[in-house]
Amino acid sequence: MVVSVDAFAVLAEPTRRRILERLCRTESSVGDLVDALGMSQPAVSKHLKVLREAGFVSYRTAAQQRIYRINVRPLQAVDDWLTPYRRLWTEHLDALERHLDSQE
Amino acid sequence: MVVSVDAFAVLAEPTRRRILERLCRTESSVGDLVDALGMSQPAVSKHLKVLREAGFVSYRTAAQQRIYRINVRPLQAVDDWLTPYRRLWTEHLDALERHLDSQE
DNA sequence: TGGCCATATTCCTTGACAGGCATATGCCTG
DNA sequence: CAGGCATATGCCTGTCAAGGAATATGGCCA
Repeated sequence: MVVSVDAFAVLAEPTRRRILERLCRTESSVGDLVDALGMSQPAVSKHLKVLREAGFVSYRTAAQQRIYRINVRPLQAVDDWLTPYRRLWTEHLDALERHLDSQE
Repeated sequence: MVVSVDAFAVLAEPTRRRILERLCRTESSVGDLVDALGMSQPAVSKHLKVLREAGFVSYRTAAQQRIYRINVRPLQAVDDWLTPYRRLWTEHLDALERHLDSQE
């Protein structure tokens, strides 16, 4: 799993996010995704390759099919990236709560 | 504030993330950012424009300077986007905890 | 093994975007 | 109001990624 690929660049592609949204709910073969996305099979395979190399998905083989599933690691990385920013709104919220408390 | 611009596409650019990381800690003028990033002033201004139009930053005017500050809304949107995925690891964690509990 | 099915890869074209340089705009001060 | 400082915009070029069509790979079954 190549980790050097930038998670945000991978997520910048709407189609790839749609793939993740689907795989979040259920595993899917490539054909399933092609049907769900209404896109050509090569296009889907190429997006899956990008997702794979960034660690977002992996697959198991079932006969001639490849069943793709989602991986959490890169998504956790995004979650971690948000950490320093979250205080921006939680602190604002705290300040607001204090303000409201002082009003009653 | 144009909200149609895709937050992930904006964050896909490493330089823009660096700008946000800095603005998370402190407001900065364009000149401050140019110094901090070691990049040409036009390049920085262009990134700021993208960030502005996506709602990530706004500015106030101080004499000839524009003091940029971070906005939380688009970051909250990313945080929200993660919501359905977070259960993937929290549930795994819960399952692990249950397993460990059953072992003792 | 030959042919078929599911998926991957290659080639090609097109469009978007980043950065540098030059230049325009806007605002302040003497 | 002239000159200068801070920032924005336009133009140009190189890079890169997405999608389509054609084709290659690899596993399954008769």
